Amino acid sequence: MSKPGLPSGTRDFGPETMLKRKFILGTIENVFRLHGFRPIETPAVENLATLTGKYGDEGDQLLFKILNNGDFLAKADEVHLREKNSKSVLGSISDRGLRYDLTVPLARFVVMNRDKLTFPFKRYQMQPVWRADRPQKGRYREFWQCDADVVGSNSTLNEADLISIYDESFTALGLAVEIRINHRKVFDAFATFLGGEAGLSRFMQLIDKADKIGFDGVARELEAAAIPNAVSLWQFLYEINQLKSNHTKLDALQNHPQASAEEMERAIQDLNVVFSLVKPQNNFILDLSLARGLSYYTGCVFEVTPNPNGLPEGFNIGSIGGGGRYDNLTGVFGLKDFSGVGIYFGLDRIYDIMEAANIFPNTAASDVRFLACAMDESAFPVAVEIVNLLRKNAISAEVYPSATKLKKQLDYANDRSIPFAAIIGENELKNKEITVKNLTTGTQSSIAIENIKENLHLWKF
RNA sequence: GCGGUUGUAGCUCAGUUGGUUAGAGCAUCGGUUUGUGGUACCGAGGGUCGCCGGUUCGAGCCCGGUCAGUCGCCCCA
Repeated sequence: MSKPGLPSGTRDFGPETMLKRKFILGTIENVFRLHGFRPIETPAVENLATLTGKYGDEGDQLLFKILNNGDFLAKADEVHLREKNSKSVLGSISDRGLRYDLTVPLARFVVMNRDKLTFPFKRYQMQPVWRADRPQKGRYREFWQCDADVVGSNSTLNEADLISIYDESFTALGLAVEIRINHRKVFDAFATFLGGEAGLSRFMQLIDKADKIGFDGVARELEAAAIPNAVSLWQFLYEINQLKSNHTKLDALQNHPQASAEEMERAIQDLNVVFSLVKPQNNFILDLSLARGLSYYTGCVFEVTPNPNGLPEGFNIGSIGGGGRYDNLTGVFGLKDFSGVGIYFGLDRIYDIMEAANIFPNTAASDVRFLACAMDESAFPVAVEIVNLLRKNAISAEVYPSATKLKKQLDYANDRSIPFAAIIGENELKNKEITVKNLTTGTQSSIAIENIKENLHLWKF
């Protein structure tokens, strides 16, 4: 017999952890619903053809592929197999893979169900995704994303609404964050100035690292990459980034002589709409160094990072959410002119941060409030009756299932963090009462069974 | 894909320049005469020292390989 283990990058979640994860999920879901988003779920397994080519070369590498069933080697492409070329033989031995995010499945879903959907289609989806990345702190091979997207509406009102969802969710969670926004067309406006598409995309890739390596680090890498005008543009954007207000930044942005007027105007117009419609409680910052890795964004892009105040020194696991607008969401599946805009929450990182900052409310990990301890089996009927009364009043309660030593029953209550224990034995039955012990303070008192109804408030949260 | 680092009991870790039968704390289970936990005391069980090979009279310790975890780089939630 071999010792059991888990594949690297995957985890079991015990009850205490799950209750906290459910607290996060429930909080976010509640906000999604308040904003009119409706749930969907899609399969963990997608056709490989649906997934490949959507995340770039690097993304394809990170896809978990599933071997075909049956005698897959017999059906494999013999030439590629003999060459031992994994990449080229893949097509003949694997038809399916695990989903990499929730956006591509959404695009597939919309294309396949376009006849049944009402547009704009507002959906949310909270499910695990898988990436064959090298695990490290804050990075897992199986993790959950919580997505909200609007498909089939060009209105910038949606961007504002999604920012509000971020703000309300993190406020409800008690986690202070910075919500940063930028617009893809700010960069597009400089495409020519940077010597075309190749220069532009390398430029975006490099300045996105600004929060990690700073102004000088980016400047050095831009110089090494030999992109025309890159350093001077970076300097321009960086200086605007230091300005205090978002509106001032927008004004300053219009002053660059080399920007394409049309695209810059569009970007500024969108951002102005968002800034005028939504006034978040969390920091909301126009960050011109924000580019985001995924290349399919075409309009606003968002990123959420935890406010470092309150976090342990040196605790840094990157962003906990992001998103943006993609004008051609469904194009790859043959449905043109469907614009989408969406955000996602990274559940696992939000959990890690809330745990590190110790900001889960006490109620998040609590479940049972009340344990009825029978000293003798003859006390079971009364114990069950009391517990049922509590449950009818929305207080979770249970009966310890055997009339063993009180020590053992209280040990159980203590281990489970159950705050109240009722002791029901010979004396209590005789006097038609129960003894209720507060396990936090250690005090206890007798309550007549007929008066329990009046005392329910004592045991609620 | 690249680099660093760590593998000893269920968990966290000790283990001397290589030397008899590998230890501790926590956890688990049992008991301390029958109704009071978190916070007393006594006791018990539990290890092929990740795996394979080498050096040596002798390896948990030294060397090589391998597997696994973990941290960082690329990239990302």
